[in-house]
Amino acid sequence: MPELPEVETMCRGIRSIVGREIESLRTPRCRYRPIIIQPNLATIRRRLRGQVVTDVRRLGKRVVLHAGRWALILQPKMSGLVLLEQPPDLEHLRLRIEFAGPPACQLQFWDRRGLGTVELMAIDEIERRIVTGRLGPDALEISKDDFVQRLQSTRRSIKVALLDQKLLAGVGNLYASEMLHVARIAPQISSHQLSRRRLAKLYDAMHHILLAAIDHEGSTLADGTYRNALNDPGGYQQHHLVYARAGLNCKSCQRKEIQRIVQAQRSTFFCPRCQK
DNA sequence: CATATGTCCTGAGAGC
DNA sequence: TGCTCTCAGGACATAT
Repeated sequence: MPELPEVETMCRGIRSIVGREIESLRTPRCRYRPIIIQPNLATIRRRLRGQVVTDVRRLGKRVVLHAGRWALILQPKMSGLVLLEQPPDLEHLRLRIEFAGPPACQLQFWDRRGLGTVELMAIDEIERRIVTGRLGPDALEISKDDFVQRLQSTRRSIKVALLDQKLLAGVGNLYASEMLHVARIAPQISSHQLSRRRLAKLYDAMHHILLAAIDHEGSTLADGTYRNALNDPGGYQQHHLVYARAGLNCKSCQRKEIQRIVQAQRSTFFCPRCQK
């Protein structure tokens, strides 16, 4: 479930590897099917060994490490973590990168469900291979005008539109429900029907929520999976107003129960009284 | 072209 | 207790 705030927290948490030299890359023994690593481990090793990490940045929901002319792109998808500390267990550890000391230091990609991916490409290929046709403007960088225009360009429901990464990059299932609640917009409304005024309110809610979630280092749900780079849970789940609160009283109006509906095979949570 | 659906994967929890 | 079933959802491939 890592979305923009969780991936941003991962990136900030591993900034200390900038300036470090990559010594080795390993895929530890793992009892499950290997995750997708492109082009292949031997090639990645050959290209990265001895290179110094020059930048760590977020690209939508991906973590991007720069080293020499190369970019190593980690995509956590549902359950991936990027850790400097020991992972929760070794059997789901997918990749370990060791940096030359002193002091010794390692970065680990741990992924319980194994849907995550690791990909190496030249930095100047990122635009063509990842961004073009796949990623819209970042949710924290897009202008209000562009946000309004893009959301009014589709007839899908506003909730489903918010999840489309080529419309807007970074928002996922959890924060989409939260921002619609704060903006008091019903998730089923067709995106193109929303007025500029209401979408402007959604834009403000989006910024407010994403920044607050980053401040709290993301959301760790009941399954406890998400952790920051030091293996500590996030804290923003305590501020959720609707997500995973079906049947509980709405924190905003105190008068209606939060409802759960399914849109595009994803759960959506909302208050039928606050969001019309 | 836009939009909808199926698929990948493992672990947790429900129900019997 | 141990089995089967369902669900969680990011992003891509394929279908409509």
